[in-house]
Amino acid sequence: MIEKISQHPVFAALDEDSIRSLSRSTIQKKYKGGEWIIHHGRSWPYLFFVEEGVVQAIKESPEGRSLMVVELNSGEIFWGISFFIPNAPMPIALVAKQDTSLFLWALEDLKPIILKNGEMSWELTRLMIQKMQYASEILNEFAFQPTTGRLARLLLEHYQDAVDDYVSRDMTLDEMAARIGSTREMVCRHLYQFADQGAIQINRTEFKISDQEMLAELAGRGK
Amino acid sequence: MIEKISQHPVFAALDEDSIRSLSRSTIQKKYKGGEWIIHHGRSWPYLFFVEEGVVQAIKESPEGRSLMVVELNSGEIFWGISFFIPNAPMPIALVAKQDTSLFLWALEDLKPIILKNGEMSWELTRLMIQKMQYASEILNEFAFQPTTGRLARLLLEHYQDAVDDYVSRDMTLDEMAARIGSTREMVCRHLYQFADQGAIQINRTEFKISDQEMLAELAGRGK
DNA sequence: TAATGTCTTTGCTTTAACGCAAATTTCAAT
DNA sequence: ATTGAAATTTGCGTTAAAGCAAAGACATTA
Repeated sequence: MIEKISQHPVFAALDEDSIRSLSRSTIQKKYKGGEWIIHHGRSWPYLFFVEEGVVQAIKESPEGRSLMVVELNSGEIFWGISFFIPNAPMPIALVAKQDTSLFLWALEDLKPIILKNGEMSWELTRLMIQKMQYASEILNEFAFQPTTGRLARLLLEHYQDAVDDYVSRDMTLDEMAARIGSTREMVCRHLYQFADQGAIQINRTEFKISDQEMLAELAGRGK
Repeated sequence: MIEKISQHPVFAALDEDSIRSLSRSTIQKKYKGGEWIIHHGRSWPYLFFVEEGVVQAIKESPEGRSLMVVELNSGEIFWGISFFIPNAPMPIALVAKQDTSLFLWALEDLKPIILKNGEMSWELTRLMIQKMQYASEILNEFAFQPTTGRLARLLLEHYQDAVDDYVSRDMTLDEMAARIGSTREMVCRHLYQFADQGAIQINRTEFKISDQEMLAELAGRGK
């Protein structure tokens, strides 16, 4: 376990002593694919490391729409807000996308270690900044880019292997919609619109980026 | 100066030594109202404390639209991304809304102090979390709430004194539009629509919330 | 008091996005 | 091979938002 987590910059610079007490206080939890790790609105004072699997962070609207904000892969670190702010409710929900195993630490166990290790603390702050930058990008897209732009960007990001090569469509329309904050119908229409323009080729099950540049163009200015 | 900054939780728990070196490395800068502190896209490795005035953080689209994301009042702390991540470009711009005075610290001066003071580091992390929560709220609104909802919320927040009492309209339509990510025309229309529904009363120069509950309702589900 | 510029307001037009429902296809389980 | 559930695709109607342009209301300066 130590070998795994010490790969991460946040844990990299810990002294012997801290590592021991860290190990002692580690809680391992396993989740099945699709299982909720924590619902939104709850208090959840843990920091965690994804040992195996994928965790999705999801925002939910009262009316049942949902938006996938972050995907955490194995080796990544995340936290519940109330780890840092007592009793603060989660603004997002966490779901295991596949079978997933986490290492969890409770506030009271980890805080002394953080306070003692300046380097760890600094890296933790940097991690936040990175997540924040990411959040900032998402906001940018929502504020300034039409749905088409967000979709184009998603395709570029997620289907890098599909440049000039057919790959099977491994996201459902609903999943794509959840990532760009839209509906499956809209996604479908935009896809075929992209195809009409010649940026991509698509059928019911397969997909290929035929003109990466054009798609990037569509992503850039949503037009 | 020490008296001022030590009010802030981030600086509250510093030891004598650190305070001295902090003082030595403080850079004070003054800005006129409307002056740009830093443009977006630049690297700016400072952390700062608003001594006096107001700083606005603004996102800008290539096409010239802009969105006001945060307003920092005197006593608050903020930073350039490259303070934490070398050479990272600012995703937002900073502007002085009024005449403003800042205390700045450069990375190389402040980092040793942060590393040494676990408590400070922790509080800094908490500060990030708070800003992140705020960003998260904004994103929520953009993803799930129509313009009407965002506007209603803005009114409730900004015109708390206007409940059942006329106050003068101190934001232009453009300013409101920049806060909710819309246009002046839209804002104007929604305002008069709110007035028709009886939630507010409005004329060219004055404004009053006549039915706070209804406005909250409009903010809540944007309908 | 004229003139100029900044805001606000409103009418009209156009576009983007959404929702519902039906038709079609795929995939997995029996 | 059949069946049923889930996912995709398309048509069509509705609403929200944006853009353009013109008119009115103030405030400031000249």
